[in-house]
Amino acid sequence: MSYKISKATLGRLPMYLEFLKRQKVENISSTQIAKQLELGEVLVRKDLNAVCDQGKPKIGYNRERLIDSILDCLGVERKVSAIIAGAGKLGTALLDYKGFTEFGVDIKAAFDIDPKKCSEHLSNGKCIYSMDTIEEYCRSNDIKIGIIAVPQSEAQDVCSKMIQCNIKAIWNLSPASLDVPEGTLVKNENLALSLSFLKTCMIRNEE
Amino acid sequence: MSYKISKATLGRLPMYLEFLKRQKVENISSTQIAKQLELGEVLVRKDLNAVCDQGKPKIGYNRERLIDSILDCLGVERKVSAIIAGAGKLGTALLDYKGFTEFGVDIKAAFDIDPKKCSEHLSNGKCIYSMDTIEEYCRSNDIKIGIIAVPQSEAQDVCSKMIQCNIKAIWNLSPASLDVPEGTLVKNENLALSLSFLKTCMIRNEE
DNA sequence: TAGATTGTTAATCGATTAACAATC
DNA sequence: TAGATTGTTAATCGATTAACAATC
Repeated sequence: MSYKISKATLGRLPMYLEFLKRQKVENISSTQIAKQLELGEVLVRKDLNAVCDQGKPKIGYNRERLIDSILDCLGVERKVSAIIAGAGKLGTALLDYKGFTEFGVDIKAAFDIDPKKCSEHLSNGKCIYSMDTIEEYCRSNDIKIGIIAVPQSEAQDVCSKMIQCNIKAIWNLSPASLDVPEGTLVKNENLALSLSFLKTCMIRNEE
Repeated sequence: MSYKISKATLGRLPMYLEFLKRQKVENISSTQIAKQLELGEVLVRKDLNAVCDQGKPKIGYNRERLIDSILDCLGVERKVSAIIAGAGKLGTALLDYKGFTEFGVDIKAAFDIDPKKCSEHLSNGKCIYSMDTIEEYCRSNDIKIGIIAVPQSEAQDVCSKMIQCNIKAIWNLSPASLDVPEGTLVKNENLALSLSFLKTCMIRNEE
């Protein structure tokens, strides 16, 4: 079914999803979606086309079927477990955040070297464990995604550990750039760079 | 001086900067930079070319001058003040993080509607104030960047307030999509989407 | 001179947009 | 039939890569 979908399209699917969920109508046209989301209407049509079966001229796309197709493409129904390395403020904030389950990612626990932080139970019942136990935990709980929220100096070490216990995708929130073997996915989320980029654009915008 | 630099190039400059800072040599070639950062060497050359004066055949680029040029392009020496709306876990984590100053962004304070959170002093001396005072604070402290870390339902309200008090760039960490007037910059940093995207790529990678 | 490295011009690639034919 | 909307083919655009000439 859902063969090659471009990364650009894949990146927009959640936008469509969120928008479609908020609508009440039975059918919706690409024109309306495009206007609301401030995208080109042909672009929307191409995206939807890559994802689902045909829409109907004059009517548009069936909203519910569209939602199902997108969920299917994103693999939302497929639940994946994740853990966080580093229970500092950022790590704990992520552990506590509820918005990930909606996309089928379940953050199970966090790990930290500081014994004072360990065994803490958060409001949602999740737990912080000792970093020593991370490998065993990952292996026995089928963890597929590792989230790195440790300081830069420890990031590569933690990353290597994660790879050893079969983690296939890494979300790197540290400023370190990571060495990984082929086949492992890394997504860098460098917040300082991101804010810095905004600032640079702002400054250059003024001139 | 630094006229039109493409967004793609601008986005890579911090990578170069960080790498160059770690080196010890006087001169460095685009070939070496490319190899280390896993970029095409022509790409590196084009980027550097857009940013600084010419390198020298057989020698490469003077490291220090290169660093200065990049800092200049990024506008790092120009300090800009920011505030955070929302002092939940994420907002507090950002307020507490030290990595932003390196790029010339100074997060001054956070604001929250919950009186219990207000007047808290963090380790670094920064403070959380009542949301009621946000407008006055922004006006009297020349705040240029607003960071939105409130729940989705409040994001648009806070955003409008920010625009009223002359904030020109918004870093939106909420999942809301914001309506802003022309001329205001918005950068959406939707962490749930980002992790979801990684998961989707991972699933599609397996097949 | 030979070799390493630079900068430039043309080709390629992926994504978006424009133009238009097809269909309910 | 007319009109709204779809899907497709070609054109454009921006970014990257390839090929190559220039230079210390």
